[in-house]
Amino acid sequence: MNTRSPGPIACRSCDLHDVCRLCGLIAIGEHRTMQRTGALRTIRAGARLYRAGEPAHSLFAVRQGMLKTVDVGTDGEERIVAISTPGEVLGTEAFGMRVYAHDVVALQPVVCCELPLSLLSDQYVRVRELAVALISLLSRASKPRIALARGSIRARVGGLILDLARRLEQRGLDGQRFSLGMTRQEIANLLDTRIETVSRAIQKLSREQAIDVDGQWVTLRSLRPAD
Amino acid sequence: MNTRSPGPIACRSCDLHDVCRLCGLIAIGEHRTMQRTGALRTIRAGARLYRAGEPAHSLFAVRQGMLKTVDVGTDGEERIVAISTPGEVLGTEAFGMRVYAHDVVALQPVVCCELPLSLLSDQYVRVRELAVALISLLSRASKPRIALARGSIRARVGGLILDLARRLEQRGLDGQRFSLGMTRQEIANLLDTRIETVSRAIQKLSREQAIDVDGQWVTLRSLRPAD
DNA sequence: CGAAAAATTGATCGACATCAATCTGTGTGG
DNA sequence: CCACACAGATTGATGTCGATCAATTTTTCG
Repeated sequence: MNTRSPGPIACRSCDLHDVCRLCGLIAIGEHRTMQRTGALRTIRAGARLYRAGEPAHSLFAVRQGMLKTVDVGTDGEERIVAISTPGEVLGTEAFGMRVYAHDVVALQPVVCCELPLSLLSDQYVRVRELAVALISLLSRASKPRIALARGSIRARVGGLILDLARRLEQRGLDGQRFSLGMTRQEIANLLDTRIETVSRAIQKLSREQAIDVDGQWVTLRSLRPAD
Repeated sequence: MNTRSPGPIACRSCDLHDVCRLCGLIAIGEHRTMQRTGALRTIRAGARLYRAGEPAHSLFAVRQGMLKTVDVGTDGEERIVAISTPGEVLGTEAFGMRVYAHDVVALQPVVCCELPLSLLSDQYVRVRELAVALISLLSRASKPRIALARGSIRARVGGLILDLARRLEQRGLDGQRFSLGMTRQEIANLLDTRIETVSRAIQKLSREQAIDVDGQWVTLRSLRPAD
């Protein structure tokens, strides 16, 4: 099975693009493609990008692959709070908290850009436009995410697939055919249900021709919102 | 029944405090209480503070009372996404989006402070400390909220009550005895369940001495997290 | 190939949804 | 003040979707 992770994406379709550019991390020429000078970081599948409570030192932008944001309760049980796709930014809570709020783990081989908070903080007090860009970024990140763990299981699984499709498409990736990037167990955790239930729901969508399924790979057929 | 809404709170325990102060909207004297010069706004129960898609012109800080943030789906059905308590800020998505992302409706008589975006934008590019405060505010707002609509109904209702108690206490209000401020129907909507189920869950907690209940009024007894 | 992890499938059970009736409190007009 | 209407809340009976338990099958990977 093809296990390639989605991406890499172009800098111009990244949420951190303006901030990076104004930090001088990428230079854009009219007649040539962009040039990166920022710090790239690669993470293997299953490895942790950062940990809840750990002193925050950087923002991260996902260039390739997907990650899960995990909330570990007082009792040690893990709940997947969100999935990050290429072009999205992780660690935005760092400015206010000084520590990361969650564990973030790569679902696949991931490549991301690391933007040190010290660099940002130094520059945004001098570069007016950078402050504007940073405020815009954080403002957009403060919008509550779509609640996937609501309604019937059918609605949750369908909603997750459509949400991923929309987000991938937004970044110029293939939103018609893509890998969920998660085990059934992880999907079940994210959607607050059980692995067997996820399996059956996906089979059902497949039987109804709403999607085609091959392991973690999904092809959209007739799946529509509010199905 | 006593239907007073929680608050008012002191400016110093408001999330917007630093931002307001640096905007010159409040002046703090050593030997006297703070003095407000910002714009207050009162909203009667059931009235809308703002609407999804409407051009955003202000941030709001809740001084007294509670509000619900409502997501209206494409099919017109309403889902309550969050509850705001005194001291919290609404409209933080406005910097990035230029329009509000949700409907926000007062659950009770509400008093809030209105902070025009134009004033903020004018000043943060000149006042370095204001940009810092604003970035800190938005950063904290970007942390995902606790998912209340997960787990058993018992866990959801208990989680909601404990969450409200914690947030009220954080602002110097009474977290031991307070009004839920919502009808059973609104609680059901927020927790993704049905009104009868909410009613039964609350009765059960009451019978088990975890809480005392009188209509919307709740007194905490032995209710603990992860119950 | 063989072992371990992931996924599927089936049978049964239970928590919550649904439908329906009743109760409680609150405001209104006679 | 009382009768009434209405919304909110509770209570009961029954149905159903998803949880749980258990057994295989499929995939992954050393």
